[in-house]
Amino acid sequence: MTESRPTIETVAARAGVGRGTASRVVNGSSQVSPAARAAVLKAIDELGYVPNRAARNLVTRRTDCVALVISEPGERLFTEPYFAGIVRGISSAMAQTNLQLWLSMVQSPAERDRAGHFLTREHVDGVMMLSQHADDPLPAKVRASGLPLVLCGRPLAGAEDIPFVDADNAIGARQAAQYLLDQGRSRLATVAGPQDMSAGVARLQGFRDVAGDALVEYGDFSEESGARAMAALLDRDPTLDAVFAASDPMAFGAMRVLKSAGRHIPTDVAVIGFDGSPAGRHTDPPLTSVFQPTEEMGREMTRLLLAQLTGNTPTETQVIVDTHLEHRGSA
Amino acid sequence: MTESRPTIETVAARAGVGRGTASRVVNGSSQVSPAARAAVLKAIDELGYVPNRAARNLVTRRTDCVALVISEPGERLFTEPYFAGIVRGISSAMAQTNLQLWLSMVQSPAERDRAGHFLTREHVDGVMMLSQHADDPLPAKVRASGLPLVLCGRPLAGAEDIPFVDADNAIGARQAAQYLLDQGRSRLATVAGPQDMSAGVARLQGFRDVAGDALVEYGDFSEESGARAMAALLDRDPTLDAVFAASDPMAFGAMRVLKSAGRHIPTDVAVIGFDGSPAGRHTDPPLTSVFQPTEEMGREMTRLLLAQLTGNTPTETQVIVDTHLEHRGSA
DNA sequence: GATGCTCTTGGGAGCGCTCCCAAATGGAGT
DNA sequence: ACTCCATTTGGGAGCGCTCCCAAGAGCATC
Repeated sequence: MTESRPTIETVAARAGVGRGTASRVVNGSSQVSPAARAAVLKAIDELGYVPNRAARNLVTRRTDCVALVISEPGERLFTEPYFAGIVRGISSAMAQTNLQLWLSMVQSPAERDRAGHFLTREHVDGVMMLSQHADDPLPAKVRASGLPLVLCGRPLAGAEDIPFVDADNAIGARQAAQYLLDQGRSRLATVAGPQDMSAGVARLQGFRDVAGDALVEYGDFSEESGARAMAALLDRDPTLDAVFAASDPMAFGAMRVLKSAGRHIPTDVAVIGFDGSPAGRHTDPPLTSVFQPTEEMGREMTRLLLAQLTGNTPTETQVIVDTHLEHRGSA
Repeated sequence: MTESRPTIETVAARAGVGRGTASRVVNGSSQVSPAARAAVLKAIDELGYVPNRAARNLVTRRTDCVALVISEPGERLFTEPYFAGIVRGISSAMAQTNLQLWLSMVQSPAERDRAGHFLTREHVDGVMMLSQHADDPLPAKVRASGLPLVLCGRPLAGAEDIPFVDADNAIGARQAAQYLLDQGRSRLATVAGPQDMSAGVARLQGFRDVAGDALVEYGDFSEESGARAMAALLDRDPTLDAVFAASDPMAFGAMRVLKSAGRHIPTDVAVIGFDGSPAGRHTDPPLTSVFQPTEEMGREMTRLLLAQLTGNTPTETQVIVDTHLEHRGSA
């Protein structure tokens, strides 16, 4: 406020070296004599020098910022363990770097436009995106601008070349279906996810691979949609004895409807969700669910992005992480 | 990449005006003739000009970034509706401004040091903090540096002058206790929150105001701690007939323990939580809880910060939002 | 026609940094 | 003593922008 912060020139003067040498020390160049380095470090310490980020960015043409864009309207955002885990994973991986994470939550078309406007080299070095739908123009736009990009979830048609991290949705869904069959269930149904998201498609496909053409109703991963879909399923087949929901919140909704329809879980109807969320431990009965390692996914996303940023490794373009069935009491 | 982005000089040349005039248009100054403004806007549009943020920041000495710092280790982070709601509120309020939100999750002392290093005028114009504990040195440090700061949750001793937003924790807790008494419960107990956080202190105080010196065990707001505390409470008084937990996750843990100890909820023991979280709708029975409007709190935090940033209004220093008891089935 | 005013304009200066070139240094080889 | 090379160093240039000053333009008044 009153006294302005020291600049690198101040540091150089105090250390008795030139600006260039001071800069080299700050940036960890090896081309500096030990004596000069020590003097500069001492000056930095004494002055409490912090490099001016704007000035550095101006000349290096980097921002040291990456954006995390979450395109999801309404309550799903962050209430679901899916988001929470990924954000935690990203954040902890990012803490190891000198990058800053900036968070952009897109809840409406207007906000999407605004976000798109900011997703340029002027503002960020790279972008990570969560929860994109098929009709979301943002990934293609970012990709076209040449900005490094990593998605969470396999991109749908038209964007297959974008690097991404995903859980093995199909296998997870297959395991769930197989388990239900192994338990002697014969009338399977599923509350599928939205078919404009690859996770929704893959989980349904995996389920069908094993369960054949079971009854299907669609939801949007939210609890309410799960309840609605479950009601419709019961309507279509009151004798169904097993349900696979493509997300835990949908499974919660389904369980609520099943119980109020007088079905006992798991005796009358077995229920399996997808996420393996902690919240599933408090339902009655606790929800058996396909676990996906969200934190690991977040870390992997960061790793893929970093690889693109440094650009020295032949970049992997996809990472698929394992899922497994977490047995609790609902199936 | 190949062709460099247009600068304001390019725009000015194309519009046939000087750099100064172009800059004035970009920054919305009124001291520009309509003709010049139109020409510049046309050039901007044709060239797809986007101002270079670093260059602007360098000279204005602002960053147009504010930090959201969340100091919370482990799983609580984001899995709780508390965080989710506040972040959503902040994000939606921020979308109305030209500020960028940058997210810093502090999960260890090392990360806190790193965060503290970045929370300077060099990097951000203001700071919002969530979930601070009494021993967290960050708020005082940021405050001392003169950076605009808003906390979520009334600060504990030594930092009362920092602007904050909080729910009316004491009143909410009182309502819960009163309701339990009104139901004819006589042997009340509480799973209190951490006493190094103001929410923990205030909720316990409010509860005691009404319930007198009921049985108290402490948790850290997490589910596991709630389960542990509940076990201890049952141990101390097997005949207790009502429990107030200072957070929903602790209430979940408490319910789990109560049920496995053979207690029926709410017949044998009534349970009330604090948060009013959606997850409380899926427990068995659904959790009665003190609702706090987290999204609104996030929006209010943003408003308080903005007021400090623009500095033209005599800044409010605190906002207390209402809580109310949300009746579901556990009490 | 000269004067004074307001509104608008162009462009120099400079923000703090990194990049890079050229100069200085010092040691080894002749 | 001289050359040659590698290492280290200082500082000019310039990144793209805003700030601000001085000058120009336009108009009314004397």
